[in-house]
Amino acid sequence: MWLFLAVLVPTEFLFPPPNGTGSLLPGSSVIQTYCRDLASLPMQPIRLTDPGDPKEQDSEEPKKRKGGWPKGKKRKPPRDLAVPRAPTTGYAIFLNEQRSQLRAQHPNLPFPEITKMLAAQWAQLPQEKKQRYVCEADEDKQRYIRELKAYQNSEAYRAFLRRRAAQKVLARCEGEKEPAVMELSYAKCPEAPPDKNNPLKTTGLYFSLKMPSVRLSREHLTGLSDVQAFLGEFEKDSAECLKHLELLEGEEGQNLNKGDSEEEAEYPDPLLLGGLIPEKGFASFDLCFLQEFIFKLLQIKESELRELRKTLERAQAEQEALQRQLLEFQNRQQWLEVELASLKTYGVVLEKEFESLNMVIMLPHFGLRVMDTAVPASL
DNA sequence: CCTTACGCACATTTGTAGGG
DNA sequence: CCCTACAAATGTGCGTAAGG
Repeated sequence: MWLFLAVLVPTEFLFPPPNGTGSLLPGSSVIQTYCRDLASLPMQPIRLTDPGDPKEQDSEEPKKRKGGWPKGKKRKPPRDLAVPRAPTTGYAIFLNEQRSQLRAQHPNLPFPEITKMLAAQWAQLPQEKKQRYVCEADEDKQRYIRELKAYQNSEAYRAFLRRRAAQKVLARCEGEKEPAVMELSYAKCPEAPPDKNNPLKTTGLYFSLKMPSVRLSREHLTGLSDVQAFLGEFEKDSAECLKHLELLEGEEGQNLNKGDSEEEAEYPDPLLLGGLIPEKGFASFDLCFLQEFIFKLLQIKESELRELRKTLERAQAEQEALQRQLLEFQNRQQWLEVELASLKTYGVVLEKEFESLNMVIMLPHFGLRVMDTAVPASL
């Protein structure tokens, strides 16, 4: 290519004159001039670096440690009124003490100005005078520690921790924007060297598992381990089939005189038995078959999931029916209890009437008569 | 909300150790 | 080697007081 260009394209075009030094001598003298110019340049160490590498860009300055809170991110304030008041600092005690005096001296001074003046005074205050306020702040700090310990042992604090944990879980669920399903895919990697020991690398194909960014649930992990276990078993089976094929090919040359039908009957192809018909020279680890297996495995998992959902729906319906039945029985029980109570009351009344009737029957035996106390109508 | 200095709590990053 | 757990470091938010 370069030879072709050198023949067709003028030399001046390929090697332009340096710094406008006029026309160039034809042929090899131009190259010699360039070589001299290059040789006259001061030698400088050449660093083979990647300009896109952030490590190279920041290598000179001392790397500032990243971390901390991202700018603009707001925290949710705790709304618990049972939380003890935060300790007052020595500076705050100093402010309270001096503010009233300063306001008396400068009644027209705005509040922020007084604060600024007191801040300046605090900055210039000697350490021994600051010590008094620091001691008072320490006492308040001890008060805060006591109240905080009491609060942390209270049910209110435990409730707060539970609420916060629930809020975290909720925020994590709401922040999940990526699909919650596991995507299994493969892509061709043209630069991957062939590896006979690893069938996955043989044809330059690699597999990728695209997982959601949230922490993997147990179900996700189980599904992933299933796929990994399947891949391991498939690799093992493929290696065994490959060995068997090689054995068959080796014996094929020795048994040329034997009939093909006899040989097939003696060594049935395991791939044919498994429903896979490999092409000549393309063993069982053909990734099309692997892909098909994986997709079938995913289909099986999806059908299992559908069945589980149906079972869950049936169980929920049964639970609802049982709850309705339970409610009905409870209502029936209450009604029966009310009826029983009224019957008991009626029984007591009947018993009293029976006793009074017995008394009436017994009166003649004692020579007594029942007097009609009703007032005659004629009166 | 303004203003101040200070201290604490907390989220995030980074480094490290240990297990599989 | 990768992942997890933990500690340390770092930066940020917020409370504390006061009155208008």
